[in-house]
Amino acid sequence: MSTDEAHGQISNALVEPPDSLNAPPHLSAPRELPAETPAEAGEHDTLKYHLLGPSLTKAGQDAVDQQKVSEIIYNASKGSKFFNNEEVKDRNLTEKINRILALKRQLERTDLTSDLRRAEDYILELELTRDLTQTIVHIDCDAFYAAVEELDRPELRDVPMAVGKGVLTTCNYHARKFGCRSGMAGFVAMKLCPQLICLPLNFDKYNAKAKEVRTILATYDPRFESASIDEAYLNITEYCNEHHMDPEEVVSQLRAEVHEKTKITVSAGIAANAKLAKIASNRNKPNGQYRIASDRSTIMEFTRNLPTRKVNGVGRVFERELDAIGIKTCGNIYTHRAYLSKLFGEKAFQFLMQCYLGLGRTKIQPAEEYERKSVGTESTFPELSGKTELREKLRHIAEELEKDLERTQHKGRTLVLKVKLHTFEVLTRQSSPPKAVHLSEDLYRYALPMLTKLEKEIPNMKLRLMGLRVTHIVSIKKGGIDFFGLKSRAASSRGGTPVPKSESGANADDGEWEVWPEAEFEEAARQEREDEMNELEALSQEHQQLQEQEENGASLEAPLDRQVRKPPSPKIEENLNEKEELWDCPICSLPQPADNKIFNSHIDFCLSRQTIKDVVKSTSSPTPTMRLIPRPQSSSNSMPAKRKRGRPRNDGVALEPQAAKRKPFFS
DNA sequence: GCGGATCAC
DNA sequence: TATGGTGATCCGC
Repeated sequence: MSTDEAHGQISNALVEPPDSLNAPPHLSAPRELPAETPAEAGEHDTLKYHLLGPSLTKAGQDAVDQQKVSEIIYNASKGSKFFNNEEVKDRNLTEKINRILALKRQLERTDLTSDLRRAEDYILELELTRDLTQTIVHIDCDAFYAAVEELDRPELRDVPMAVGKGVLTTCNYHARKFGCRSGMAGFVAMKLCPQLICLPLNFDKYNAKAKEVRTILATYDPRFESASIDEAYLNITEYCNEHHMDPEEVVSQLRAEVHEKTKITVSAGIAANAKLAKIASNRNKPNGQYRIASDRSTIMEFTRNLPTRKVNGVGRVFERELDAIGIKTCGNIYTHRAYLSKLFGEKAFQFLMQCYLGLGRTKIQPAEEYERKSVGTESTFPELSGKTELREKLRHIAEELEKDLERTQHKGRTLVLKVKLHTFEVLTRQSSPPKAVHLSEDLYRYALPMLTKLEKEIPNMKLRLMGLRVTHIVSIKKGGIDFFGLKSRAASSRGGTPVPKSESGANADDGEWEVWPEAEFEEAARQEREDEMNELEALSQEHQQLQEQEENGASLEAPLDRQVRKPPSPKIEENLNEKEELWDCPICSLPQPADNKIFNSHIDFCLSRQTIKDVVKSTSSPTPTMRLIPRPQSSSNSMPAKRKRGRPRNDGVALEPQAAKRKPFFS
């Protein structure tokens, strides 16, 4: 394989037919704007698109004339400080994208063979983790706050209405027809829809209603996961089995029951994992459901034409960056696999590969089981300046934070001060007090130096927001003992220290699997392993063939691929011979090279053999009696030195108004 | 570890 | 007149 060949194939692969399907208008083809130069037109277009806000294109806004809406928002915003800041951010992003494009052109002139090989290996590794045995449901209440308000005031059902002052938190579907959406400034929304009725927020009411909904969800999956006040994930695998019902029947029934008992309509997505279920729940919104069948080809077909923006974790910025290099859909990702890691980083690469393959977590668990990592508070106010005024504000914020820390029973070892200047520019400063803090006096005392330092850096500092947050938190639950009589989790071991092998499988905190095969089946298991190895080979071949069919430039890519692709098992054996120290695999008991990455790959491989079997059979096989449930995020660095990836949780008390955020990658 | 940035809701 | 709050994660340095 010569450099030229690799270069030629990659380049050719990048030439794609114009694909404006579902793409944001300005991102696909340049429009005619007579009064402006093309450069200006392009810039304004990206800015206008950005101004449409973050919630666009996630759900359908099809009936709205986005062009017109965009103009109104643009004109309403033009000249404001907010707008100017957005303009700055937009320019910076454009520059960043230009750097990405330059880097891409440079990479295309180099030999990408080994990068392509790495990507291929990773795809195969991921393929091994595919678990199609679970039925995951994502439940999403339709325009939740607005719907709750309509219950109290039915006359609002027929008029455009929004909840939230200053900024809309949500709005009903009448308002959406005018282009109103959550996150939009109130006065902009009024420009779009002068008759819009705005109601103040009433969290107590929403929380009470959310509780009613959750009570019903719990009867379908007692371990369901609240993702936010109005969203939840359920694993209904067991429910389906026990009631001998189809997933779609179950979800129809669930939705009917929720509607009947709470008068709230919900949309639902049904799929093999949380990521797909989430996307699916947007498909037939409002008051609908959509199922993505749990077989590989259906999933690959689904992601092929799926706009990247539909995926949780791809926002306005990442969408633009991906679009710039020619990726509009998850299917497009494959073409660019060789250099994604170098363009966007390793994490983004792994995330994108999972998007392409339609992979996601299958582990659903109560939100309380996720470990909180910080507690903070912030607030916006009319422009403020002056030493005493700012100190007064800081004092107040510190008092607020103390309350939150008391409520959640935490102290923090690190203190983060956040300010937003009157220009909307955001700055943060952090420091580590000599001890963990939670009292407002201490919070204030240790935050003040950061504030005064900022005042020196920025003469005549004018603020519109101030916030305080503690990280590296420690739990101060009474006696340091929690309900299970275990030592407080927040204080338990963390960081990069590798967990000794003997403990790694018994760590209840990580709950990697639910069933462990008994030793007595060893001989039978050994035989099975051989069979499965063969099946794996078959799958590898099938994957290769499918890729070639799915890719437009398949004929050009094929020769390269055939040389590069190979199943991971030989690689592991190669390395096995080179190393002296060996670790025993806890699953197959065979010695493995004492290398974190290789060892992890091997364990992933072992864990997913059952999954592979299911894939290969690809028929609806009954659940095996001894089923291994693979870890949801099977990345190469996950086994011995697993990085803790906590998720936000709801505190026991009145639910967080806007809780539970999703991490950008690896959801 | 720090500060900026992105993302979800 | 005028664009949110809470929490998480990733990247470059």
